[in-house]
Parts: sequence; C-alpha cells; structure tokens
Amino acid sequence: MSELMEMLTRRGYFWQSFEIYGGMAGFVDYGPLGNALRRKIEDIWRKHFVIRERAVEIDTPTVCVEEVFIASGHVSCFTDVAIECESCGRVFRADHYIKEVLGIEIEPTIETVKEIIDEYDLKCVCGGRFREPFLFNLMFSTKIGPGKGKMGYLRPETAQGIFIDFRRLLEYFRHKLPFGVAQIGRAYRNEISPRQGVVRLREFNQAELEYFVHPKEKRHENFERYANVKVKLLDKNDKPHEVTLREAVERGIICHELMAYFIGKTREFLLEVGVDESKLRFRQHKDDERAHYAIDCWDAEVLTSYGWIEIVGIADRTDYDLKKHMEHSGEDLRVFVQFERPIRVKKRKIVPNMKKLGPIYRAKAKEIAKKLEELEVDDYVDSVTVEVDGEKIEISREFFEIEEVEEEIHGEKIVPHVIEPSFGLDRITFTVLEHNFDKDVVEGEERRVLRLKRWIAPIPVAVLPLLSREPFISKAKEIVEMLRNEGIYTEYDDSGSIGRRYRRFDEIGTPFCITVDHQTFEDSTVTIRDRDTTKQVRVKIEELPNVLKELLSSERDIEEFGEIFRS
RNA sequence: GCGCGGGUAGUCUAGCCUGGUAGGACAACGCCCUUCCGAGGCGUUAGCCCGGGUUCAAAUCCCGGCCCGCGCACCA
Repeated sequence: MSELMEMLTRRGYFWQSFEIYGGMAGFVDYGPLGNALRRKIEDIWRKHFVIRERAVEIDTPTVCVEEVFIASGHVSCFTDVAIECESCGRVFRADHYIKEVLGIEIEPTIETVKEIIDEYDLKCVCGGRFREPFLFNLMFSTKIGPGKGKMGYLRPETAQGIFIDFRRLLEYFRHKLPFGVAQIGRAYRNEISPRQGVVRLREFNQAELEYFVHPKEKRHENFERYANVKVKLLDKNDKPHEVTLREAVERGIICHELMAYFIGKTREFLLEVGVDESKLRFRQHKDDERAHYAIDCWDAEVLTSYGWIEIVGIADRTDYDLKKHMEHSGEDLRVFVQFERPIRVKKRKIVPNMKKLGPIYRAKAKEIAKKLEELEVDDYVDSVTVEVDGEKIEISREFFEIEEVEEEIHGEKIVPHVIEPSFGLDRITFTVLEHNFDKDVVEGEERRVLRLKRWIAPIPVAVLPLLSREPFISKAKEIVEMLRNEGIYTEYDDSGSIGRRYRRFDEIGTPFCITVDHQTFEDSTVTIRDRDTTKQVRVKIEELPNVLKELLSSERDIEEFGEIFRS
C-alpha cells in the first residue's frame, strides 16, 4: 500500500467495505473525512452544473424495472455469454466469436454456445480449448416484490432516470429548450475483477447532467466564457493538440461548440476542487471505444499513480435514449418547437369519399380513410396504395378527391439531443487527494501535508491550546463553541505537544489551526497558522469567525488579516 | 476469470523455510513534564484474514474461500 493509501485508511478517509467479514472487492466505505470531502466536491459540482446553468436536480430510484434497460439497450449490451480459453486465458463474447470464426448467427445462451463448441469442436485462435461458457452480465439483477416478483436491475448509470421523467421535466421547463437535468447518486456495475482501490468499484457515485438541446443548436450562450481557455486535447487518432476551445471548434477537432463548452466547464470545476492542471487532459474516444448510445465522447483524464484514468466522460448521446424510450413505452417524447415565422405551404391533400368507401370496403373503410388523409400526393394521380393491417390495397380515384390547400405551419416536433457530462465522484475524490498529497521539510523534519483547497477541506479549522492545561484548555473550548455556533466545522485537540498536533492536522489537510497561547490572556488575540507555509498571524478573537470565513472561501494570504507572529 | 507474490495490534513490520511462550517501531489513550512545529518519563489498550485438514501441538505444513498487489483478460 502506498504511503498515501495507508494514511487515508488510518485517518478515516476510506475503508475496505465489510472488513470484519473478510471484505468484498469493489466496495468502499467513506470514513468521516472521505465522506465530508466528497460532499464538498458534490456541492461545488452543483454550483457549476446546476446553479450556473438552466438546470435542475432530481433524484430517481436506483432499482429500476427491467423495461428501462431493455429500452436503453443495456440489457442486450450487458448480458453476454463469454468463453475463455484455458491455455491463453483470452475471453471472448461467444456470439461475436462464433459469428467471426464460423459465420453463424446464434442465440447467445449458454446451452447454444455449449452445443456449438461441441458440434464444431471450436478452438481458440491460439489453438487452445475453451472452458465452460459463462454468463457475463455487468448489471446487478434483483426481484421486485415477493414470490416470483418482477425482474429489476440496479441502475448502471443515473442517466436513465432522467430520460424516463422527460415528459414531466419538459413540462417543468415549460416546453422550452435548452435545459439541463442533473442527478447525483449511486450506480452499480458488477465488474468482473474490480481493482485499484476506488478507481473501479461495483457501487459508485456519479454526478451526471443531461443537457437537452435542439439538434441543430448545439451551442451555448455562455461559450465565450471558455472560448479562450487553452486545453490539452488528444483526438481519436491519438493526435495531441494544445489549443483554445474556440480554435478546437473552428478546426473541427471538437465537433461542436456545446461539447467544447462542457469541456471548458469541466476543466474549471476540476481545477476548483484541486485537480492538478498539469496532470489533466481531454481525450476523445476512438470509434470502437464508444458506448452504444454515443456518437462522440471526450473523457477528462488525469495522471495518477495508476496511470491516466478517466474521471469524467462528456458524451453526445444524440436522441438515442429518448427515441428508444419512445419506441418501447409508446409515449411521445418529442418537443414542439415553434418556427420564428410560420411557414406557408401549398399541399395537395386527399379527401376520402366515405359514401363510396363505406359500402365497398366496409369494416376497413375507416382505417383506409385515415391512411388516405395521411398521404401526401405530388400530382393528380389516378390511384394510390395504402396498407391496412399488412394488406396493400389499391384505391382508385373514384373514392377520393384531391384538394389543393394552403397550410400555415407554426413549428415542428423534434426529439431533442442530449449532451451528457458524467462525473465519477469516487475517482475525482481520490484524484484530489493524490494530487494534493505532498511532503516538505519544516525545521529540519520531514512532514506530510495534504494541500487541499481550503473550501473542500473536511476539517477546515482546529483550535489548539498551546499547553494542555488550564486556563488554555477552557479558553480554547470557548473558542471552539463560538466557531461552531458560527457554522464553522471546528475540531479541538489538546493531546501531545503543539508540534505534534500541527502535524496531525497537516496530514489530514486542515488549512488553519487556531492556537491559544499566553498572549491570548493579555490582549484577547489568538494565532492563525497556515498549513501550507506554517506562518502564523495574530487576530482578535472577536474577529475570528469573519476572518476564517473569508480565508476559507478565498485564497487570500493570512498576512492580510493580522501581524505576523512567528514565521 | 487465469497466473505469480502476499495477508501478523490502528499503521508498518520480525517470526514461517526448520511446527512448541508472537517480538519491535510508530500511532492511540491516561498521568507527569513542557510558553509554538512528530521532545522526554511512567503506565495502558491492542494482533497471527476465514473455514477445514495433518499433528500431542499450527502464525508456521496441506486444502478451500475471502481480501490485497502485479501481469494477462475484462472495463457496455
């Protein structure tokens, strides 16, 4: 275990889940500090992706009925039969492999695959034999209700809950595009072999924004905000670019302005929570790498001790999901978009003659008439063909009239496209810890210090009596009480020497320590010590809450708030 | 899933080969001492991953499981 991971465990950032029962890979417990840190990161995410957008946040179930993922394509894309070679160890999707090698399309079930392997004596490309085929399903399944119950799945992404609620959300936004809907919550993937600490979990935390736009308007009114920001890009051909976002769009490296906007916004967010910009890049998915629903995807990747890892994916999901849910649910999920000016069109319209249709076609007459009205004709034709209940019927001219009409069209129904920035909160939390873990030397001794941004530090302030005896203790406790009443999360510690306590708080990332010393009793001042520089300034106790609030929400220097006491 | 290596107090680790009382360091807690950066003294707490087998006796040997690390594969 790395020195950092050892510290994170020991000091209460992360723990192995189910530890007393032997543990289970792919699950992690957030201890007091880790939980506080992730929540602070979530709040900053909300500020950027909800408050500063035309967006809202919702919360939908993690257990979903099976229909959701049948529609979304997750069931078919997740439930595969896999085969593994016993000599080279390679794993293949059975149906793909059989199609490629034998040219046969099969029903991907374990039995069929087994039969095929026996029948054709199927071998691995290396010549080795296959083990028993096994089911390979990345979604956790469950039964809803007692007895046989209804098949359900734990969601593998938070996004579907938003698509399901689309009609309600459209109503909420008064039918006006663009709008965004966010969700922060748990998602589940039954990974085959989760590893690397919190990097690949079976239960993890996502923050996703689904930003719905008109398909022809993939722009953002605040694009200028990031247009001149330079980013490190790696396109799908592995070609690096270091250009401004405006240039990237103009040169076609990034497909559209909206994608570029969210890349800029993502970068801003990541820097604010303390990701190291020199270890950040945006990489475009290769054609064979994209999920089934995306036409384009850019990942934010960071360099960590595990190499470059993906922490954010920004995907253009187009109208894939809404269309799928329209098909499977039968609900109309389109948006009516008004034209700026109504369009006048001349049309030739068919007017059915029911008096004649009725006696001849009887029960089918009504349906035929309906189909006839839907038809558009270019010219005065003699007959048309309609399809009723799978039967093609030719209707001759005596049964209908053709009228020329002029119609005003005020708008059209479209299926919006969705751009999805999707954040892996566990990985981001871990990255922030790794990028900010540092060692330096104070008075000849090495110290470990977590240089977290002040606004995300789990314990922002600690109050310490210089000596662990009265009257220092009482005074320090009094100050703790005052700060807590002011809403500042404050810790108290009088154990061990003062230096030892400073180191403890340096290690967990507490940016400011308040020390009650002898002078406190002469002039009602205390010292504020800065974690990063170990400098101290003297501040009046009564001013402490406001000074700390200012310090914790900015990067201002403590020297702006008081006389240097020691340095 | 496969292969290799590993799992001993909160943390790091010695002991395992060659079976027989589990040792250290740091941390934590209490008291004493101490006017500012892991000081010192005394004391305390706390451990062989789980299950089975071999044996008079298992941290140690054998089998299975779980977990961790690395490589392969997987990561819609």
